This record gives sequence, C-alpha cells and structure tokens, in this order.
Amino acid sequence: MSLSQSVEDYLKVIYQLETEGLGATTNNIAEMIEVSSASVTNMLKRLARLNLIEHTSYKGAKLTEAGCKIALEILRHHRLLELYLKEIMGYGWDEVHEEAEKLEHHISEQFEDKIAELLNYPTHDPHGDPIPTKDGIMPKMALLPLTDASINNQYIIGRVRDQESELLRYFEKIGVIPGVQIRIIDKAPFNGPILVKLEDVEKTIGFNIAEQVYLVEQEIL
Amino acid sequence: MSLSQSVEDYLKVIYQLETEGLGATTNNIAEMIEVSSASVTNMLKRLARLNLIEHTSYKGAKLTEAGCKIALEILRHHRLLELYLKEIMGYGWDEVHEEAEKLEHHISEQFEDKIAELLNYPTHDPHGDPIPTKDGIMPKMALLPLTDASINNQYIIGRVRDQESELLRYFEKIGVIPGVQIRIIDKAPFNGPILVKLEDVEKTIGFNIAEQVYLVEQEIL
DNA sequence: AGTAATTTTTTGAGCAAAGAAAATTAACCA
DNA sequence: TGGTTAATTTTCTTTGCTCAAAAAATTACT
Repeated sequence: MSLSQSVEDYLKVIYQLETEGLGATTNNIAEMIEVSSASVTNMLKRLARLNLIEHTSYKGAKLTEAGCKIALEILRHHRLLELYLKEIMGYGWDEVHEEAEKLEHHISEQFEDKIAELLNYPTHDPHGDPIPTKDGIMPKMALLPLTDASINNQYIIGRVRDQESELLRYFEKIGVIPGVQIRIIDKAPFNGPILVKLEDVEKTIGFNIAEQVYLVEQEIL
Repeated sequence: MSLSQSVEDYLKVIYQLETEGLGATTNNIAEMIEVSSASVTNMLKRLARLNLIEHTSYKGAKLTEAGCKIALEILRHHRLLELYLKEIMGYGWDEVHEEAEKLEHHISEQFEDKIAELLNYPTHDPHGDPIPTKDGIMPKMALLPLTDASINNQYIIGRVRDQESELLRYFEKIGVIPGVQIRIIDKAPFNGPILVKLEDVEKTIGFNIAEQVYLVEQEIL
C-alpha cells in the first residue's frame, strides 16, 4: 500500500493549494509540480481511482479523508526533517527545504518517531510552519500578514514562507526569523516599504517580501 | 547526470558479487535484487550503453571505472548511514540495514559530509564493513573466516555479515559483535559447531552461522 | 443575452524506465 | 549428441511524463 513519490507529491501540493485557498486546479498543480497540465489531468484520474481525491472535470481536485491523511503525513515528515536538519545536522534554514523535499518520501515510521523524540516533540519547523501531529491533525495558528499589521503594535514573527533560499538568507541577515519580536513603526502608502523595529534596530522591509512574513499578536502578560 | 535508484541498486549488487568472487551473472543479480532474469538482461544492456559496465552476452557483467565509482559512493552512503542510525539515532544494529537501504539513494553530498563529520570520519560500519572513502577507495581488510580460525588462537571479531535481522539479534545476544575478543577453544569435525570464548564466557556457534563471522588476527604488542 | 475570443482542461498518441511471462537460443556437461 | 541450465528475445504491463489537438468553460464585446 506504499505510494509512489509522485503520488505523494501531488497530494502534498493539492493540500497546500487547498489550504492557501487557491483551489487545486489542474494548472495550479501543474505549475507547482512543474509538469504539463496533461500530466496533471492524468494523475488526478489515478488519484481519484485510488480514492485519494474527488475530481470533477474542469473543476479541480479535493482531497478525501484518506488523501488528506497522507498529505499531512508527508508534511509532517517534511517539517520534522527541516527542523532536524537545522538543529541536529547543522544545516542553515535556507538549506533545509531542498534536502527535506527528497527525504520526506523515504524515511520510515521509525525514523520519523526517532527524530520527533530527539527534537523533543516539536510543534513548529524552522520557518514557523506547524508540524502536523502523528494522527494527522494540523495545528491551526492565527497569523497576521505583516502587510496587514497595525502601526505601533508589538508582534512576534510567527512564520516566514519558505520559498527561495536566497530570500531566506536575506531575511536571516536582517533578523526576520520566527520568534523574534517586531514592532511596526510605519508603513509607506501604496504598498510601499514597511519600517519596523527588530531587536531595537530599525529596518525597512519591501512590500513584496513582507508578504512572506506572518505575525502573531504579542500577548500582554 | 543523476541516476535512478534502480541503476544504483544494480551497480551496488554487481560490485558486491564481483568482490565476493561470485561473478555478476544475470541470475545472480536477479536473485539479489529479486527481479526476473529477463529484467536483468534488459538492465545490463542499459548499463553497458551508459558505460557503467562491460557486458558480454552469457558471460555476465564487469563494472567499469565509472560504474565502480558509483557503486562505492552508494556503499559509502549505506555504511555511513548504518553507523549514523546506530550511533546517533539509537537504532539497533539489526535495524539499520533496511533503513539505510532506502536512504542511501536520496541523501545529498552535503548530508553525506555532515554525517561523516558528526561520526568523526569513521572507517567501519556497525557490522565491521569498511566505509569507502569519498574519493572512491575501499579500504582493504585482511579477514579470516571464523570457520578457518585456528584452535587456541586469540582474535578480534572484525566483521559480521549483515544478512537477516533475526541472525544479527542472535549474534548480539551471544556477544558476537565486531571489536570483541574471541578465542577458539575447539572445532567439532565435519563442519560441526565451534566452541569459543567471548569475554571469558564459553559459547558454541553453529557452523553455518559461523560462516558469517570474520576475524582479525590479534596483534601482540 | 448572444456570439466571439480566450483560457483551461481534457484527449489521444507516443516515449522511456522498469518490470514480468513465455518462448527461444546459447553454453556446458556427461 | 542430447539435455539441462543460464541467458536472451519477444511481447506486454504499469508509471509517469510530453506534445498537439479537441472540447469545455470563462470572459469580453457588443
């Protein structure tokens, strides 16, 4: 009952598109996985036949219970691996994604358990993304896009989207890292740069890259 | 220029058959990889086309320089992983083979380097097999089959073939582990059991399983 | 709303990797 | 000189992918 790497990748991408509200359409999936849309149509049929998705022609895919379970398992592998690579193997947070992307399909249940244990049952990966639990539950987190944050408020950086390594290296350099305190000083109009204070140092963050950053409200104790 | 898992597996098996002196014939390979001999013939053609082996019909395969290099790289991955799983991840030596078998094809150069570093550049895996160097050299070791050892001589266990987990668990239980001192007390005739002393305790080892154990001469200092 | 243009999705034909089953051929051996 | 074993050919299957063309859905324009 073991699934191919390809199948797992499709499920993962469909899950991500669904939860980002983009809709798991043929073209969206094709773009993410970097295959032709013909290939996607093909695969969607197979996945439907395997009862991993529901596919209505021209309308896109929806994960079934079973499909979702698998997607979350892969995502758990991925995020555990990312954290593991960073914490135990000494990878930089810009390097972990690529390696995890390959390994996530090939580690055993036992390996998964061992790294969870070694990391003391962590809840978030190095980019602030929540790690699904073993029984397939994705912890929900209330996050605010940095671009929507209010001036003069104090926040904590909750999540930095793990897109390109390049960008992650830049974020690290200027101190935009999950867990760090951030105060919004000013936001230039017309989607202009955002002036913030990170560890008491003022920094300007361009609007487009700010869209990759999400905050949590600072709890006042 | 990345090769498929399958190709890598074939090369590894051919290497092993060659060095065990068994000859990398179609059927031998088929048996090891557990595929039909038709499939092997097919693959041997492909490997020959890729200049990874020389294949003479009805005579079997021989690795080329290039093929050997790759086989050793995979073997390096495998053995590093085995040791890593045991030492850092807390696997038992009977569990490491299976997991390494899958991961060896999917770790990056960087990962390989990191685990080598974490393990302090080890030379042998948990079963006593030498780890090929990064530049593709397999350290040679002079080993004596336990079945050929001389009575009353003192040796050190050098290598235990990593076949079935079952057997490894048994070996571990009776103390047959690489690095342990062993003295041959008596050998029953007609390939009978061998009486040995392990850590000052006498044990009997059946002939067939003794064939899986190799010794190094005890250096007298 | 009705048609045209455009975009998205699906079909269909085809290719390469990896394998299997059955039939055939080569090697070896007594 | 057969007969057995080992290896190869032939034919076929499954995955996963591509390209080009057809079909469906959407949007845009009167």
